[in-house]
Amino acid sequence: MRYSETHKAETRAKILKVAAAQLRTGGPKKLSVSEVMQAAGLTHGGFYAHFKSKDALLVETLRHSFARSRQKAMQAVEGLPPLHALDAYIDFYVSPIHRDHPANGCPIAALNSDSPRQSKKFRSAYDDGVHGLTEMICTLLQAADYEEPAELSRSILSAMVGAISLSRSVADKKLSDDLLQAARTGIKARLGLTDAALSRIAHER
Amino acid sequence: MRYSETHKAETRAKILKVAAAQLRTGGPKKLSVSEVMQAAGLTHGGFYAHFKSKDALLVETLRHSFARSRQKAMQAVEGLPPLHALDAYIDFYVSPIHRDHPANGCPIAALNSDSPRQSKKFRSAYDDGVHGLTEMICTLLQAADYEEPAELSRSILSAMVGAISLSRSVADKKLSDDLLQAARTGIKARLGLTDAALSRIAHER
DNA sequence: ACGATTATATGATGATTATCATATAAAAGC
DNA sequence: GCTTTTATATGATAATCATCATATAATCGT
Repeated sequence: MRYSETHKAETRAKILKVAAAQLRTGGPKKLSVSEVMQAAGLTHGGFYAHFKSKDALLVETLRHSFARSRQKAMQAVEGLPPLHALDAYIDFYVSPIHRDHPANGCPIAALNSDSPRQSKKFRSAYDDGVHGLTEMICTLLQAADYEEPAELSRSILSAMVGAISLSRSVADKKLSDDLLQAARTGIKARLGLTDAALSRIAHER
Repeated sequence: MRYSETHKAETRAKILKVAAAQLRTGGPKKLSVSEVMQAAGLTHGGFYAHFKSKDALLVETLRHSFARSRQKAMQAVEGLPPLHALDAYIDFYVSPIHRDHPANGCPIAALNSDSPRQSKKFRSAYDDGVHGLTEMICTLLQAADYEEPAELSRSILSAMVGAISLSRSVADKKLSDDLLQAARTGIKARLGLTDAALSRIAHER
């Protein structure tokens, strides 16, 4: 069949979208080509017209997820003054919403223990994503005049990833809530992001 | 064959030991019954004389790993005064050695993104392990007279887990080193564990 | 030494899965 | 409308894997 010019591209995009959710919820090993295709409304055979292999799909899916994730983060802090942007970003990342929706959350939090078991190309895409995130956080920190923003950004990312990963990994709801909240409080404390500090800044202008 | 009384128990222990390493390096999905048995010097068929199912093995393996991990942690801080114990524990956990040897490291760091995909029993064992660790850290904090030790212990655990998981997950060695070091520095900074503070305590007595 | 016991081995089964060769059919261009 | 192109479907293959029924053989108690 000869479809409209955009048809193949649309199908491909749909496969990627479906795969992006499956990758982050079930991990690379559980993502199955047939299941992805079925969820995209197709049958398994056509898959190889779109991707060279399952691994190629994984890599593209990961890059796609990082890009989307980044977009959403930017939106969350858009237009806010530096300290508030930082505060909003932490609230955005270290939140029950993020914890409860791995399917469209940060790939790092969803896949960190899978990454070491993946292909070189996958891990390279993963590294790019981590770099991107540290740089984004670093920019926020710089704007807010923190010292050693690069090192601090790495430490913050590490703490945020730990917060989501750990709180997702426990089954007990209360324990999860406690872990998440403690982690958020801790991160903010380290940055001196108290309510007092935030409102003081707001009034200074 | 009727072996010595302890023989079956020994074999079982060997299976568990082998499985413990495979679980933490490859994750639950990659651990294969045949591979485990082969690594234990046996053939696949005999497995079910020792464990009811693969999942049963996973659960027992996880508990075993948590117990061993805990032992090692206790050893690392044994006999040290409170603040130094805390400092030593952080150095022990957030270390390149730990990062580079997932096979006998903390199960939380190795399996956090796998946990949500596992059976109820597995997750329950996992939760027990997390509880155990927070309590251990809480005890250390209490001994060193920190305020809100319970909440603080959760925040510290979260940051430590993030540090190891994230630094393991990136392929780039330098990025990994930077992430790990930044995280360790950050955690200590939050606890006021500067060299100055540590030696001051040491001299006070 | 011998028979009973039982830990481990052999081999089979069915399920799942990635991959690919080939078939089908849709629509674009003439 | 008919041919050509090509996106998707069907179906096959081979690999991996958990599970289990049955066979084998080791040694303990006698």
